[in-house]
Amino acid sequence: MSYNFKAVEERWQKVWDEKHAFEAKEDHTLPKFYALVEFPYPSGAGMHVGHIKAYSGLEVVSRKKRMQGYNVLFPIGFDAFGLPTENSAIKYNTHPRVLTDRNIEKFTSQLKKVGFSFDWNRVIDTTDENYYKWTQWIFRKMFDKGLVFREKTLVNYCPHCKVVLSNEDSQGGKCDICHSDIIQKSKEVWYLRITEYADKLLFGLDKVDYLPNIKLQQENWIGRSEGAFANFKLTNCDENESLRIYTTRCDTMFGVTFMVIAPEHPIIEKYRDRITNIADLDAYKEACAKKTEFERTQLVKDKTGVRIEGISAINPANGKEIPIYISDYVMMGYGTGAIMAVPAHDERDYEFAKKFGIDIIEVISGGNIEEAAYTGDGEMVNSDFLNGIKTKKEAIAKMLAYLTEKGIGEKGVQYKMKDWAFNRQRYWGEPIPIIHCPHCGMVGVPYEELPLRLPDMENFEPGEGGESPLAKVESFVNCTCPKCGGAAKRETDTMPQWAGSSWYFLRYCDPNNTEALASKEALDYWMPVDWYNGGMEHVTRHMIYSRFWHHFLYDIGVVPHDEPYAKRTAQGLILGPDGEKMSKSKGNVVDPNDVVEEYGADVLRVYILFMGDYGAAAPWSPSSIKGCKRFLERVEGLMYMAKGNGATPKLESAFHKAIKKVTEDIDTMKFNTAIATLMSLLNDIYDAKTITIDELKLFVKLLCPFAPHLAEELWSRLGETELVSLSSWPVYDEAKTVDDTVVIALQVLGKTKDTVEVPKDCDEDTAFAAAMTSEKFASLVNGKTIVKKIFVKNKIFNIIVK
RNA sequence: GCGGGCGUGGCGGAAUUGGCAGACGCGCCAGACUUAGGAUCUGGUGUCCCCGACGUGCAGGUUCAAGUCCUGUCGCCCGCACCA
Repeated sequence: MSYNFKAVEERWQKVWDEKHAFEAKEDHTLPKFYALVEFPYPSGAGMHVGHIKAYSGLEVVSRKKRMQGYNVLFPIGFDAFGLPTENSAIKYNTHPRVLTDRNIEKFTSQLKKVGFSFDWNRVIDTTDENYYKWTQWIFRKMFDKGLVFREKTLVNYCPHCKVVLSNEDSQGGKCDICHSDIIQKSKEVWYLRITEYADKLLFGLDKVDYLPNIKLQQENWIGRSEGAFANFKLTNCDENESLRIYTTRCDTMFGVTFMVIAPEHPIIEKYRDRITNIADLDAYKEACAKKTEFERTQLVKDKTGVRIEGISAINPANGKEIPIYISDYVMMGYGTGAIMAVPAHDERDYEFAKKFGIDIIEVISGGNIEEAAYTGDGEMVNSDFLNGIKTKKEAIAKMLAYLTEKGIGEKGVQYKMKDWAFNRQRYWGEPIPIIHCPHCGMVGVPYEELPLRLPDMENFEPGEGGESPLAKVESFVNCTCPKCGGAAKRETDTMPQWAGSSWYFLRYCDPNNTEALASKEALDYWMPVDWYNGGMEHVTRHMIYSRFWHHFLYDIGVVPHDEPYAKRTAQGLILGPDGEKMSKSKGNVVDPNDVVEEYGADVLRVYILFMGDYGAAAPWSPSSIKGCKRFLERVEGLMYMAKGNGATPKLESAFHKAIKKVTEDIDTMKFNTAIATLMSLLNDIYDAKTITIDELKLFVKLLCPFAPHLAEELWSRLGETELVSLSSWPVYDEAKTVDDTVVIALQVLGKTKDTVEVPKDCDEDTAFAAAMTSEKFASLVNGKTIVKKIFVKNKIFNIIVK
């Protein structure tokens, strides 16, 4: 083997660096292509093979687009604020700045060793004050527009990390960072009013090209539902007091036989003295508060609750008095925290009514309410003016009109999505640029004072009460109010991890701008992102958040489009050799650096893309990677075979077919079959035992996006002085991708018996004549009655005989 | 429970969207070259009762023709989870 991949790869990486080969051009007249990958969190552990897969997809697309003449922006950066770094800072008593710089350096060197064609001139770091200045600037703009508020609520709190977590960061009752159980804690926290953008985020999905499952996940996350609000009058309460509910099924209102409110519903406190069993309610409430998220989800089947004695409600549809219960199957956080219960037509209400012996009144016929709730469609019964209506849609419309006319309800929309809890009580994050003034209230830090820098400190331990370490820095906390000039205190919370990544793709367009987050010209030219690829785990959080920020920036005229990402795809996981998800505890982690050391970056890249469907999970195979190594070595071997110019007749059509297939497969992310095509073409060349220098150059170009180091090496050995990475992508001649003859299958009664070569596009008679030259086929047909002949051009000839 | 996806050789995976199932690679078998082979090259490799038949989780159906479409069923994976 004369191919020293280590020396070759180092050499070309150096040349790319020196020539600034992959930097995006400032010429805005060129057609542009903006490819975005999710920038990494620079952890101390270094890169994972998952990172390589995540970047390799658009790396190949970008390299091909560049060769096709596009001005490509393929940037990289570091999302470097966050808890793991801060926790190591505490553990090793080293400043997070030092650790972050060290980790970024490590990641940079690893990324360069893989040969990614990133634009190294536009690297961003979210912890750089020139970057987070603009994160703070966007926050301030949101504050000005009333999208920022503070509220005391029960929050998800991680006792281990000592931080408040958003709903998104505490799914399943576990902390997203340390996986310990989260608890509910009452605290005043910052919120961003993302719910105000719920409809824009939902309807914006209509105009973007995301994979269907990505769109669906976002739709479910936003969780829009259309229904009605209605007010139920209360007895033994103040005049006009009513309980407001939200329902999607106002058509069933005549079937309401009780109401249920969340245990925390404020009406209980308001009428404490009129409720005769307040002690029972308090006891139930306390029991609910003690339940962990886990217990609540496990006890789904078993409904519990307590009837409120002393006050009751009036069903506005029929004037009947109905009981009110408290139960934890109704959540304070959705709708109004109160529901009208229709046991005949709702499974949960049915279960509750059965347990508490409450009346069940059928209002939609078609089911058997003796046995179960009926949730299907049917004719309305027992419903006064709705009787006889046969569709849900019509009944809802009529009831809505009634509620509106009587002034007891109206149409309404609800979302599952909650406002975004936007804070952390930790050091290593963007300081929230707000000042608390005893006279003026909350005042934004003046724009000209941004960035509001993180103060230097030595001890980053969070306070026991969950307050930020910044609270200990008096010089940071004490300040003057920008409005009245009086003594004031600075906010000490920092922003959550998601802040910096909510707009980073804008900064890449113009990373050094000191006057704006990016210039208008740069944004006009580069945005929107043409293709964004990343992990499925980010499609509901990072993507929803960043789309929200981008819609906001559009509304205030900072960016030229509402949707930031024109297209979004996702790569699948790389599993360990055992087929399990890679994890340190299972000991099945593959370190990309080891692979680069043993096989080189080209082999690593080719193997990762060859493993299988890019969007699907696939296990790492230590032996399969050898096939990719052999492939590249055999490609190198072509150097000793190539001679002459022009096209080899035997190979010409194979080359044109391969150019077509590889070009198309890259655009549709079918990298595995693109590589398989190159392998097949290579086999054809070895079978032919000949290849011209022109053809080898063509092969090298096709290989370049996948194995760029080897491609550059061969290109230069073939006498070229420019980079193949910056050469032109081959084009194929459609006419040369088709052969003059085709092999068709000969079938009798639908079973393939033989094949025969016929002229391309020949007619049925010609094909039949050719078919009869097959002895096997002819013997099965002769002497039989031909019932039917089925001929599909260039595909099959099928004959039905008796 | 609801939503989405997937079941194809010993393994990873292909299949122009209804038209020769198993491309490409791994592994395996045989041979060559070798002092040696976890290197390289050549040939073979779905299964079986091997001139034939059977084969894409299972059972049916539509069709000249089904991995692909329809009905039912089993298994696995991923989201959301009492959303009113």
